[in-house]
Amino acid sequence: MIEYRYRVAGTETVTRFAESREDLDEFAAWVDRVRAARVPIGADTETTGLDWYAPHFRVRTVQFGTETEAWVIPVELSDAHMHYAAEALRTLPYLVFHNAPYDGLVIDRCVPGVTLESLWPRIRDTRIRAHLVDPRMRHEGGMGLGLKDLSASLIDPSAPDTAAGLYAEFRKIKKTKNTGWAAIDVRNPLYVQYAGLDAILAARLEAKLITLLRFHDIPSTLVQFEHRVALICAQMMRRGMLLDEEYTRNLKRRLTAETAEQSAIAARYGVESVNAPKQVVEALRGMGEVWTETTDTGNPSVGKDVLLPLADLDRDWRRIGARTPNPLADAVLRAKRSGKWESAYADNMLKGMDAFGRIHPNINSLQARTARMSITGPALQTLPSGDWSIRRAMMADEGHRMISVDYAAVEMRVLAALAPEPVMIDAIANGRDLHDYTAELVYGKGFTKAHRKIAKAIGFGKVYGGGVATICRQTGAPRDDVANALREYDRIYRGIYRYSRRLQDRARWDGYVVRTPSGRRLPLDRDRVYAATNYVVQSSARDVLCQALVDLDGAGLGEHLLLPVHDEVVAQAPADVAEDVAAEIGRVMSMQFYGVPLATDAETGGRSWGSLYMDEATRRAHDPFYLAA
DNA sequence: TGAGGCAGCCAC
DNA sequence: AAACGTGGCTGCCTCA
Repeated sequence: MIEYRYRVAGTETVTRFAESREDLDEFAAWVDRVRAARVPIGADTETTGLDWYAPHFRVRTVQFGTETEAWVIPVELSDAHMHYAAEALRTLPYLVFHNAPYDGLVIDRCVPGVTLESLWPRIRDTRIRAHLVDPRMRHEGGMGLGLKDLSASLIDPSAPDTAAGLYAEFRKIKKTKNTGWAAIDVRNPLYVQYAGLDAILAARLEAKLITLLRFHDIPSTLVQFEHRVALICAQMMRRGMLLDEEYTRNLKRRLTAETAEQSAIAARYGVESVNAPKQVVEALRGMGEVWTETTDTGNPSVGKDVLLPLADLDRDWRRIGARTPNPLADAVLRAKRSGKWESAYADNMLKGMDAFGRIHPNINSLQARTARMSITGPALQTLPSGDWSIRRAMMADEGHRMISVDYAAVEMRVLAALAPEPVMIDAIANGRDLHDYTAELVYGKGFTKAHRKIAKAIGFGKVYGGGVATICRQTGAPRDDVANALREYDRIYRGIYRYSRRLQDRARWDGYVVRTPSGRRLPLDRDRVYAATNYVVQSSARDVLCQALVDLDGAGLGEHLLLPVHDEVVAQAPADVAEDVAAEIGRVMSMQFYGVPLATDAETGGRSWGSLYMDEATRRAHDPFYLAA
């Protein structure tokens, strides 16, 4: 048996590489011992890449470890090796993974007889626990959320970055950080040692984090809730979403052509790369254009805010008619947009396809400082919504229709409930449109569209922490008008004003941390205490959506779920029952939050996600379900 | 080659 | 007194 010894935080550890039949039997005996002792066992997998859904993806090793000893099982070597690892995964009662959804999906796909669902009741996730202790990255003053950062923060500052440490090893065999994982010899000493170390670190983190959770008084119900949410999200990842491959290839071609065409126009004005701000600035200046906007570092800005007016276009890219459009500004805008849509959306969708034409974006159920979720690879929560062409690429399954259910003004309602703000709560209870209602209270019954716009901007400002200047910039209204309206707003909605003040005052006395009703602690930056309201509101709205996911799953609707998008659930159902399922999802999601009703809007589209963003005529021309009907 | 900052833009 | 929040992703550019 090959053994590697290594010191972690001053104590000796040993990592064993189980290759022979005798090694494996010794491993099985070890599993029996630790199972009986019911100690937490850190676990991890090494794989050929991160794309667990890809056709040629393989798991290479499975590792298990206590705080001092680890076993690396090279499951790629034989069915017997796989069998021993599977047996351990099937029977150990207390497994600790760092980012369990990933390893859970790897095991679900690659280890015979072990499913995500069978594993989950016995899994604890150190990433979840760490986020609940402190959600901040290292550079924000937190412990970080990765295994490396957490180990450095909580266990041993000199613990190696095991992934980074292997890159040099990869280079020796002429591979890169991406291709090395599949190519490196499974017996490579550094590879084995680091594989074992990750399991040991996970086991040690578990112990540290349990103490910290208790120290910070984080409710165990919240910890369990997050594990449940993570499973539901992992199940959505496993299900994935069907891609209309032919449509997407055509879309990509269209975008490539558009990018080339517009770039060629830009090149005629001396701009070789439309993505190089310096070139664009120089060329526009040469054409006699003058503007004052600058970036944070003081350089001239050539973002949309500058280019659209120069091209005589409004925010919806419609002609204003105020000036002669600058052809370079127009070309740069179009080339950048099509280029970005091509690479970030169309390309990434095609690249992420599995053998069945589905894509499996990574849903991080616990991501932002506020615990908001994110979706990556591709970033499906950022697909353009003003233009349906990108979302059209994503499809419900054969014979299914797409469903979207979202909450109505959830952040405003959460804020009203938490404050509590009786005037606003009353308006919500009476089914009033909140921005109309506010405009009416501020400006009287005869309020104009411009008045409503200001009222709406102030509402967002309250949720985001924006002030007079921001609201002026957004609405184009005069400073005095906005300042007056803000004062009125604070007078009318006294509860919100007081709540915001109270949160900030308390945070200053309480270590610059605010708590959400769910018991989550949200650290504040000392120079941005005003963000307290936004943090609590955003985080609570996130908790509402996650509660909805749990409720939907509990109501037997889990199989329909495709994606969570902040205040919205995207789902699918067989065409003949789709409307009913949508209504049922809406009913389950509707809930009371501190006595305030959170209402939902349920929509049923056609086959494509994009159909939910089309009008009737467009649906009939561009969505397969309506085309067939 | 890779990392990281910057600028820009997509969403809620 | 005033303070716009949370993410992902791409391309350019500089630096090691």
